[in-house]
Amino acid sequence: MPKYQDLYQDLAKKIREGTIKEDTWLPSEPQLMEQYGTGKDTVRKALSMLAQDGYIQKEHGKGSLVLHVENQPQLLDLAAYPYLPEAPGCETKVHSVRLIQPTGEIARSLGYTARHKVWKVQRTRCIDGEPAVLETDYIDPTIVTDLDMDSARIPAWQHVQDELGLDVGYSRKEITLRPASAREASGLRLQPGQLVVVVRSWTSLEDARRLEYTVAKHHPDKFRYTDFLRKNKKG
Amino acid sequence: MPKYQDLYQDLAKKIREGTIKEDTWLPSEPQLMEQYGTGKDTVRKALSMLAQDGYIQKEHGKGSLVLHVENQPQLLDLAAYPYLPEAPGCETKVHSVRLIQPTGEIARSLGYTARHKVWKVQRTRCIDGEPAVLETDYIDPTIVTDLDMDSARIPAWQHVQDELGLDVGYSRKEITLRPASAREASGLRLQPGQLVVVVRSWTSLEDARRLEYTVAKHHPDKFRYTDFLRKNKKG
DNA sequence: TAGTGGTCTAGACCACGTT
DNA sequence: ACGTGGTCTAGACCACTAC
Repeated sequence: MPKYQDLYQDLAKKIREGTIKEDTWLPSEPQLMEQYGTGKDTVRKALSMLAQDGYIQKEHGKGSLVLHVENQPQLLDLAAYPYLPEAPGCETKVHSVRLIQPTGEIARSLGYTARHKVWKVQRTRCIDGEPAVLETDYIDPTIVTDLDMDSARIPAWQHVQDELGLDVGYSRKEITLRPASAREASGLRLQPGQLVVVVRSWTSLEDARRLEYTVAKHHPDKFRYTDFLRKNKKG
Repeated sequence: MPKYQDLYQDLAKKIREGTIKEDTWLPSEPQLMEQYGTGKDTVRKALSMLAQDGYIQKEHGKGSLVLHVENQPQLLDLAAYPYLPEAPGCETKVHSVRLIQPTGEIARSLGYTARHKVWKVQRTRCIDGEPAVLETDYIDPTIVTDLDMDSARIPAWQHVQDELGLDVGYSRKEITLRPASAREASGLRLQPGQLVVVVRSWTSLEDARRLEYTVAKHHPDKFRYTDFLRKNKKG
């Protein structure tokens, strides 16, 4: 592991656990250089990452201020998944895992030109026994060759990371709303015509190969999404 | 402007405009160093920012691949504002601008302990004449001292940037749903009890002073939110 | 082997905030 | 004047991808 990651991990952990308290100043860059026996750029890279993730605010001429991180989106680390509370009462049911011939929209979403088949996975995620999310997942079978009802319980990007040792690169996400179909209404125990939150996400590997396209229909009462944005001066 | 920002601007513009086409490789880092007459770290910083914003994917041993940027969230640059299409038909009405005594929630959201008053601004944003968003904005009057119906048409963070020369640092955002109140239903032309999308955002300046707290109620049919996330290896 | 990006260092210089 | 973070460079060395 690179040194800057060590430093990031160490500081992030201390901030999350409260060993380093919010509204205090981190040690200065020269101090951190000495404490961790490293060069300036290494320290600065770690601090940039902490700032990017909302742990600190760097202030020119003053130092690095520790921010309030409670309820901050930890899911940034997951990077690729629709928000879902990791509550103890959370449960996942896989309904089907099949290889299908993709429609135009799905093929486009996975960047297909050839007529490959794709994995189609359907799941329900429940919170405290109540259905909260209906997910349909389309996965490139040239990347994930084997898939069964059990291994499909975890998201494909996690599978790819843990089992295949590949790394997820980036993910684009879109949130919209529309009325529930009869099927969705019954699956989520809603009145027909009630709104569901549709979260589409496109996830790619580090080498830019498209891995999966997910459409998740969330129960409106159980949906919550948080985001941390940093303004970069770009002119 | 720093050199790396120049480089970022230049490349981002060329990618957006198609001068540099998607699915091609950027010039290599040494080539960019020579083209722009700069050092390696400067080039690398610009490329990191492009990667962070979804313009490119860096691939070890190969180069920097240009990604598909159409429909990518340009709003990352705005950083602090609920999504709203910048369509030509977009219009903003300011209903009221007042100094009020904040309630507990509002005071907490702005980080207040003292009993200052705060600005309260109410707006409606319309698309093609149809009301799309009802906004309530709470602004720290020690930062924005003067505010009238006209200057309140633009978001406070923009005001602060353009008029006061201060810079926005970061912003936290939360998206949830709840049934519309009678007032909201009539303002957005919804049936009472229909769902509205509630986007809360907390925006701070570069020196970590809290600037504004916004609660925006979006019409569900007109709501769309996109996000680009990058997986950082952090252990 | 050659070219690419990734990590790390040492040091110069600048800009900001405080004393 | 001093300490802080911000920019930039030059160069060493490593790791990955190609041929």
